Amino acid sequence: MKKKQIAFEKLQDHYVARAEIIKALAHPTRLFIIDRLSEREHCVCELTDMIGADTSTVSKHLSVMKNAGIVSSDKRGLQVWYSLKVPCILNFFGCIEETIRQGAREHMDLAKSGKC
Amino acid sequence: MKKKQIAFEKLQDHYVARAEIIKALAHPTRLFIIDRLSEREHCVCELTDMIGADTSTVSKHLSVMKNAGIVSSDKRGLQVWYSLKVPCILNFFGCIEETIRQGAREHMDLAKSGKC
DNA sequence: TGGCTAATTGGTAATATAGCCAAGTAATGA
DNA sequence: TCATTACTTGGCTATATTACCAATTAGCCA
Repeated sequence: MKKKQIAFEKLQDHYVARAEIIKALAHPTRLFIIDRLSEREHCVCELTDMIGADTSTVSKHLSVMKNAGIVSSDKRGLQVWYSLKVPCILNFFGCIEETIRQGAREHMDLAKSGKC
Repeated sequence: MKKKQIAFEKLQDHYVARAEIIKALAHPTRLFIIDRLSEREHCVCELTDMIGADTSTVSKHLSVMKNAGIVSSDKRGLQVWYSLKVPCILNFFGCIEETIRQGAREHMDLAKSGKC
């Protein structure tokens, strides 16, 4: 078991790198932004209007995702246009949806069986 | 723009639900656990040995993932055996790896061009 | 140049997360 | 029944994240 622990330590860096990217996805507003960027690029002002938060808040969400390599930005005139750099992330959402549905189903089963 | 903001509010709950699941993935130790559970079920004691943290810490990581519907548990005798409930999550990791590689590549390009 | 708009950055307070230790629960078997 | 093992839960501190406001930067054009 000492051996296995060393195995974890060796892999640790890699899991940290993975977790960094996943953390950059783990916020409702950022998921909303990703969905919007999956359709077309948007400037910060458009996203800010849709979300209804402070510009600085939206800008910071975008910079978190940019640092993680999920989106890229392009300054054109006064505006900065963001686009989705890694569309394969969208495939993942299908799996998340499945997990949500599964959870809802089980919750209903529990309710039916009178356990909650 | 008011219209769009309302659209976000309506979807908000759904994005919160998605984010909950993704948050449950967003930790190096939990990613390690998912990889181990993708091979076979494990009891808490096995995972604790591999990870080298306190049992309570590992137990809490598992309960975060269980609440999110990612893993399921089965108590048999003294031990509790955990297994991966949503294997489709593994597909996602390919996309994360691609993002990591892409990031590394760009970093190298920057270094070559003398910009860092 | 000066004023305007779009976006980013710094500061700060509120909240959430992670880890360990200690205490509690549950199954087993002497 | 009592001790042991496996796990969970509560309590606590340290750290990270989020959101807003204020200040700053950058591009545009009169």
